[in-house]
Amino acid sequence: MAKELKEITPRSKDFSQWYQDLVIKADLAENSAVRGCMVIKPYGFAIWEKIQRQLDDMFKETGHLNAYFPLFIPKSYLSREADHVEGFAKECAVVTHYRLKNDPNGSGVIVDPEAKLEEELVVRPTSETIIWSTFKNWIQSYRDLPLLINQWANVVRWEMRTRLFLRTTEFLWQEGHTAHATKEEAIEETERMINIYSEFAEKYMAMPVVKGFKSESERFAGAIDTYTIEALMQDGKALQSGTSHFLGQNFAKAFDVQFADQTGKLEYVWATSWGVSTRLIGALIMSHSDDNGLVLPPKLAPYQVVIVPIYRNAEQLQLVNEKVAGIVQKLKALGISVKYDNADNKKPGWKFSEYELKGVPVRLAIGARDLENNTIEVARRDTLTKETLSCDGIEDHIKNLLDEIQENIYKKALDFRASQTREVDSYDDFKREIEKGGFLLCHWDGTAETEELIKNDTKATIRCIPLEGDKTPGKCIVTGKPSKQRVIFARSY
RNA sequence: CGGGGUGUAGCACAGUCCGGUUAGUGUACCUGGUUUGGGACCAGGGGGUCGCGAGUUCGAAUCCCGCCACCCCGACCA
Repeated sequence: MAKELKEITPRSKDFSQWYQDLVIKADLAENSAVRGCMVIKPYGFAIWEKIQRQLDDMFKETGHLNAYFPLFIPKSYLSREADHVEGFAKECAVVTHYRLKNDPNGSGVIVDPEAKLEEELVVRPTSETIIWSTFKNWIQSYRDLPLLINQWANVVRWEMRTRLFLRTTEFLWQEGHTAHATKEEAIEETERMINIYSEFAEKYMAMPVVKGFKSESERFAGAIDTYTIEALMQDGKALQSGTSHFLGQNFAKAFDVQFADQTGKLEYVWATSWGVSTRLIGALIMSHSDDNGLVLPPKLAPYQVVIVPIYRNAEQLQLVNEKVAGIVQKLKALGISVKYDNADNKKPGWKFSEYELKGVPVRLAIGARDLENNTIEVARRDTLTKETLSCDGIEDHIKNLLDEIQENIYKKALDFRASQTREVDSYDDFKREIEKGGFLLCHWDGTAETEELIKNDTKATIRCIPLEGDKTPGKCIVTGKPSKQRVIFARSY
């Protein structure tokens, strides 16, 4: 069962146990009674809200509007786009009835066989089909384009195997769906959104990612091209953290969405879709955390600073309260979120451990000794170091410290990735190196057959064909056929 | 869906092989007191259809049969 966090290290074989343990102990989420679903607890949800708010701002800055579409999709919609149905058919929850009744043979309720739906409803695994059937009514002319819509929603995918945050039956996400007059404009949009994801991952989550194309076999069902951001977790496995799809005219044709151009000629629109999910919370946890618990980047921490008072009696607490009130006010004036935990029912030592486990970036402790000297103890989560500083100008120091922590954990993750990324030029080396985890940069002949062979031999897949970096051609490590550039192989979640 | 494992107090577990007092331990919870600069201590207290169903037996957490749920490892995937 769940071992103590300290017994397992993040990079050990028991990573999966460590991860699950951390999620539960840090009060982020727990397994629900419903198969493969999770309950996101308030602290975990607060992180999600920070993610949502930031992404939403970035979407709005680029002209996207939020809307909402139905949870249920008529079964026939899914079959309109051939690749799409093939990709999702195996994991759909289906509603077949709309009423229950008392079991005539005993206690409890049964599904009323009389209440069978004429057409079954699928609980959305993604919303392309219902949205495109709606877009058909919204688009007539080039003046209606581009149509830039985003929705924050839940989706359901009946996966065989689930894991908290990384792959749950139901998950929360945002899905953007856009329609454009030209192919060029749609591709530009697809790239704009993968760039936003990448910027968000690196600047806010402090998680370095590689931008690239998915190979044909890893591509989204129904897409012409899938762009992805790939991150490396501390156990050496890759995690697909966000995708942006260029859908061509596939959905426009399947749902008959045409517009009249400037000359009055009817054309099919060009589409994109893109999404990130609560999986990002899993990515955050697995990128930075250590054996003492979560390590949250200041930009996404529900509170950036926690203050713990140390006192022996009510009078002392009163004095500390007064001192802290001034500090809290100054910190808030600088836009720093602070929690002052002067709850009398927990000891300071308990609070220290608790906030460490929860990943609060900066902890301040203040007691009678500090009041005399006008000092305060400042502890940082990323390095687990602490120092005693003067209260004068402490707010500026903390503001800088938060920036420093944000930068430091990004750099740590970047260094780790660099140490786990290497070029491999023979298949024998590949088989040996893949066991150690990390990203392997290899030449590949571009065929699905070779990719499949490697996957069957080693469980490694092509995470992406990087957009940036070295583009030197070479020879495929398996077949020796020509390769345009190195691609990233890794084992993944 | 295949292989393995586990279901006993809010949580983590012992007890099951070899049936027999009132089902136990840690932790959490409640009361009182002493504590409070890294998960405090003492004393007292509450909390259980032993996963569900059927059977064997004078007697079942324990044995037999059936079912269910969850976890881990695969196949599948954001």
